[in-house]
Amino acid sequence: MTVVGTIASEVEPIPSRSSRTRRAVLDATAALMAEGGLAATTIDAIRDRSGVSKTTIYKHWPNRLCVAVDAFAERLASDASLPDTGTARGDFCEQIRRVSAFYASPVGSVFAQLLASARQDPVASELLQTRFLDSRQRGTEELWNRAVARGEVQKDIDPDLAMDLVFGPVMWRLLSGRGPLTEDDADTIVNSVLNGLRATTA
Amino acid sequence: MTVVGTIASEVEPIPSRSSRTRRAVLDATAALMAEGGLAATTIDAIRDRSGVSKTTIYKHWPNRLCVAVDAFAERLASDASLPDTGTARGDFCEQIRRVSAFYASPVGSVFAQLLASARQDPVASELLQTRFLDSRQRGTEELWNRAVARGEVQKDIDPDLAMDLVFGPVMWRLLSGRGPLTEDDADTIVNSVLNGLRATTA
DNA sequence: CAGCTAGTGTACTGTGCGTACAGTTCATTT
DNA sequence: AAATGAACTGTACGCACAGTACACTAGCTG
Repeated sequence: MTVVGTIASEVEPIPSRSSRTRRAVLDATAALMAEGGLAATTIDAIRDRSGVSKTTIYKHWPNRLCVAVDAFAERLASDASLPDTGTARGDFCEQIRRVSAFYASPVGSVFAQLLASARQDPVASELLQTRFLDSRQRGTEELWNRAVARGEVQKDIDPDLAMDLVFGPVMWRLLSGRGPLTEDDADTIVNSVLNGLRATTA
Repeated sequence: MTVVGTIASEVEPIPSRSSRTRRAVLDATAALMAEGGLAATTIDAIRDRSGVSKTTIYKHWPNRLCVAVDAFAERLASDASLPDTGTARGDFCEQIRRVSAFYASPVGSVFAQLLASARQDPVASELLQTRFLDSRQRGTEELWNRAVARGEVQKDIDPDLAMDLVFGPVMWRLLSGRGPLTEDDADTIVNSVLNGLRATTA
């Protein structure tokens, strides 16, 4: 038992030297992003905040953006729990509100910056896709699959496309800088999309 | 008649000194953005390409991003013509294809970069909104209003929201880096949204 | 304790934004 | 044609940040 021993450290495996610095960097990066956005999250700021030297940071990540994406995926985007209200309408209404609230928050605005910056960096882009977007996509598809299983919606619709129909309007609205949806708007979106994709067609 | 006299210059008003430099800068900026994206569009590159000195550029625009947004709105986003097929379905299908093609092109990818960068700059953000997004919004609302006039869709839906429903899925898909829609996807979107917002409800 | 791996600190290059300042060109007015 | 002011030029900055080089040190492991 070393000086840094805590209750947690006696239960979990002793963190290696590498993983401790890795954690310090991700913590600092997440904090900086939450406070001042991506622009404030410079490598020098991360160094000052984490106490980890620049050289070491660049031994763990190829560039600044990858540090940022990594920190975002691990620290700021943790809440992936799904609603389960019993109906597709209820699930989507709830989820759309969560999504809207998340992306309208300061942290969500960081996401927009990451998304755009990643366009210029294939490595960061890949990282954002696999570490964040994919899992979110899978989560919401779960909602869709439940609705299909209940017979609430057409089964022959591509789930990817269905999710774009539901969440696309929210995301586009947020990304284009027109603020979050009202609750009424959220309801209208879900109602009209489900109405359009309803299992019983005329 | 001066040395610079051309056929055009004898008909149109003689461009002032300021407007000539302004044009040179916007032309150069648009070309640079089209070729290498926003990252390649540095002030020094604009100076070299346009022949206008840095000092002068900063007398016309407050910062680099504003030059870029201005050039985008004036030079790269000119095509604002609307389809007119006679039906809402036809209009939206056609428009959604145009939008998808535009934003999937290199020039459209510049838009994504501008949109994200503008988040950090209120002046550029305002400029992008008023010079580009607003007019596009008004254009597509025209399509919606026609559909309302024809009795094809519910008249009590907020046109803003309706347009988010139609174009949100496309924009979100493009901005999140999952490539353009297939024609089938475009049709499915339009069909299901119109189906959901149809005038005759059950 | 020998040796390796991981981390440190400083100093450096390169790039790009935005500004200062002194001088020049152009258009207009008298 | 000379004067005047607005618009433009060129050079040289200061500053911030990305990313690298290099020589050095701490800490784990056998």
